[in-house]
Amino acid sequence: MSDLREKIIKSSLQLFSDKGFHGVTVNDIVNHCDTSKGGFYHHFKSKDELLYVIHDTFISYVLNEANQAKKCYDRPIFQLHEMLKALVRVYDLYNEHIVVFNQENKYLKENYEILIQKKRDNYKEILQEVIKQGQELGEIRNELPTTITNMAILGMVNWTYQWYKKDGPKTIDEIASTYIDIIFSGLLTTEALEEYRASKLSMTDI
Amino acid sequence: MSDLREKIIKSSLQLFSDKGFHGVTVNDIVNHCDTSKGGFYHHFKSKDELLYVIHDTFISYVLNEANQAKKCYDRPIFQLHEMLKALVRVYDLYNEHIVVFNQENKYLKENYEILIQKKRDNYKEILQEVIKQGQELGEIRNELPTTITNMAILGMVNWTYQWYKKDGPKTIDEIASTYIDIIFSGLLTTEALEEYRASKLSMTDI
DNA sequence: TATTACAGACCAACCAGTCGGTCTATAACA
DNA sequence: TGTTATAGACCGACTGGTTGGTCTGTAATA
Repeated sequence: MSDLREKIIKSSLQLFSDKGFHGVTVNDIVNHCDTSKGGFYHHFKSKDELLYVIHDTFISYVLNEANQAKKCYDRPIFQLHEMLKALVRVYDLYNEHIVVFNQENKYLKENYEILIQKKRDNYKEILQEVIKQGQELGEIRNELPTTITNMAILGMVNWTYQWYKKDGPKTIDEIASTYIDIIFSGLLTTEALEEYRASKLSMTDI
Repeated sequence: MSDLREKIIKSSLQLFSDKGFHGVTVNDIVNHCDTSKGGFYHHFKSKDELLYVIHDTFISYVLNEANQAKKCYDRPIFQLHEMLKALVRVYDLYNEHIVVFNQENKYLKENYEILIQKKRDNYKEILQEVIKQGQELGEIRNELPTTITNMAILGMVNWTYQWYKKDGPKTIDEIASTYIDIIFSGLLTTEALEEYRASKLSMTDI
């Protein structure tokens, strides 16, 4: 991939995550990374395509991580642990992508929106399946409705984009550890919780 | 208050929550509620002011609810219970306000942004104080960092705007009940949790 | 020479906001 | 009661600035 293309993406990420997609003009972007309209439109069909590329980069990465987590562990409880760990850790890699992903998805043009929505749903399904299996195996409390639980977890984690700062007082590992603690204490059956706390994967070792 | 003013707010809520602030023109709004540019600008200084009014209506309401909850109960655990119940229930009253509030706050103009941020922070402080007091009284586990816990709860609840539909398969009370279950199981000390479960305010009675 | 990579002047559409004007209602007055 | 004065509510054509995108030209590269 070209050098300029990456520069444009990097600049736009910085600008979009700060002022929002509509708060940034194409001219703002090309000025910021010291190129021109010509340079921009040589690499991107439109401003909308750029927004799509940002979305896709992020969701594809996360989706891949989720699939890895499912493959590498066999018990739902550990799959969930791994997925959460991965999802929160992404914040140190893709902080700006995430802000744009959560803030500007409404402005994706029809075709692009469908593509992203598909992957988004795919991720949700994976998580949902893990929870359902956890319930079937008696690791996660059956009283909890699966879909609501699913969205509760996603909400807690995704909301991080609203307040997390890389140079802030809380490290991302500390945050991940707290989320996992709350979620596991909140979801697991007493037996599974005891087992989990006794296991190597206890809170201090995320 | 004038009739038209309310009609404009109602229309804009519908349109904004669907297509986003920048996806809706002032002409879209006045066409939707069958008025004119003149009518619009007679009631609002600018499109930005309209956005502010929507934000303020919602946050002021929620802030008031939170203060009520603090006043009406003396123990943190019950204050928290009441705050969560209230916050989730708002979804049936202010669904569209909430979508706009969470999606478009980046586009508030400087002055307005400061006013809203102040109330937003105020709400966070109230919740944070409840959690801290809960920890001091031994009702909430001390291992949990207060601020992260605070944001975890807010995230779980606020994320509801991303998926809740009034005519969907889940009622708002069911959702509130599940959130409270997860959060209380996740946060409370074993003693407090037992006490809570034994009390009238058990899950089935939210 | 042909192709790719970029520059930057330019254009057409769009959109928030304006402004002169109308219509209705109520108050003041004769 | 009939007439006029005044204010507020609302209308809609118009404008001026902005912005995404195009197009022609040029430099580098192969």
